[in-house]
Amino acid sequence: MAQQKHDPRSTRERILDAALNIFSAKGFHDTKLDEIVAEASISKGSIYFHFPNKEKLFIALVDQFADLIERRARQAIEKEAPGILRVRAALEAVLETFGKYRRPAKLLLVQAVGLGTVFERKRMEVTDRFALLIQTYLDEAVADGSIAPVNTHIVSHAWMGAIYSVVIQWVYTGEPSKDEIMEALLPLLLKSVGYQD
Amino acid sequence: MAQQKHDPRSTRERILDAALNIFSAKGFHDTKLDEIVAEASISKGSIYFHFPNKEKLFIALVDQFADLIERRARQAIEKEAPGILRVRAALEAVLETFGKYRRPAKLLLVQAVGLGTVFERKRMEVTDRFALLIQTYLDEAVADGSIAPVNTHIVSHAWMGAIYSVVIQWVYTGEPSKDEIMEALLPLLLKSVGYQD
DNA sequence: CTTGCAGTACTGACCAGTCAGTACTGCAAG
DNA sequence: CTTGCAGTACTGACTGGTCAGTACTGCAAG
Repeated sequence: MAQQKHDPRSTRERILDAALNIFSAKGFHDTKLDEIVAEASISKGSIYFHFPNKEKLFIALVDQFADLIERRARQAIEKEAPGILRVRAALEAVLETFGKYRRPAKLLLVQAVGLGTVFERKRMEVTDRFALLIQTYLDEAVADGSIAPVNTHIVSHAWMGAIYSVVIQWVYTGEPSKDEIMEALLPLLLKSVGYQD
Repeated sequence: MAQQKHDPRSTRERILDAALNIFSAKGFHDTKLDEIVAEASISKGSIYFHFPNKEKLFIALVDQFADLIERRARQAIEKEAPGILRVRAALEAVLETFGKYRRPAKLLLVQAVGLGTVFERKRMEVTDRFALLIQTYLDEAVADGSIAPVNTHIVSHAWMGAIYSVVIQWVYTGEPSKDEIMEALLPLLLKSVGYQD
């Protein structure tokens, strides 16, 4: 009866896709596994074949997207010479990537927050990962004199927060446009550490 | 049996207090009403006498704290002459208030996020409220020439995000200290719009 | 006695997770 | 080549614990 045994888009990927759609739209608790089952046209058992539980499925998505962002940022950074240019390149890469992937962005920035103790650690881990990335290159820029010394720990978290909330605003409303954001946010952040074009 | 009928701390307040403690620690979904009942030493029926449901109880807390922050900020602002001084005063007031009320801060900044569609609107409402407050006084500062023209809409959201994430970091880890934050964050934000002491 | 408030015991919807079963593939021994 | 057995991928009806919300009672003050 020609059951497609060899669906090229494997079941696992179908689950991840559907889960991403629904989790990012409705949040963790308001998403029923049965909705994912329907959206992915698979069975409930299938989810539990590929993932140990709902929580791990969610975290798999968070990790997947966090990895993507970090990879993009690092690639962009390594193309540039050390110093402030790298900071700028990283910012551009991150905004670009959030721009391209709105739904996972929302998952990471909104839906992964406030989920209680279990997820708290994960969120902190991801947040710190990005903050540290920023901090590394800020320190580099300070060291080579591109910018004046600052508390790079606080600055990196402040920058992340700034990026987060502007992106969230944009993810929800579509406004302001990505170009407007780049035009306004990039100089804002650079100026905040005393760097002018 | 001298049942305290006239507990000066009314039942309603006891409920709000206990709810704040537990909600801020464990988040909305991981908090059971029965825990609040135990913590407040009241009865479940009492909760449903004073609040229509769990959701409204949570939102009452969010509103209560959002109001407090806004009131403090406005008070601080009105003491200062129009212009950049007001922006500075507002920032100080907000940081001060978050500092004084760590638990409600966590409730507002963390636990109120990612709760699904119902709370999403509330969160946006609160966020926009603060962003607009910032924007108003930024516009004022631009108008009177304290700072150069900027996209105040984006700047206000970016600032809020910066404040949020530094405060969240601090709410969780206790680091960096409030003074460090004021020392580093305030100049950072002011510099970001081209203002120097 | 009645109304405003608080207490207790209960209910039932909900949904994450289970499990017995199906479908198909590959492969080794006779 | 075919039978039988083991492994993998998947299915979907079912279950059991949980917890928001309800029904009802108790009682003190006006």
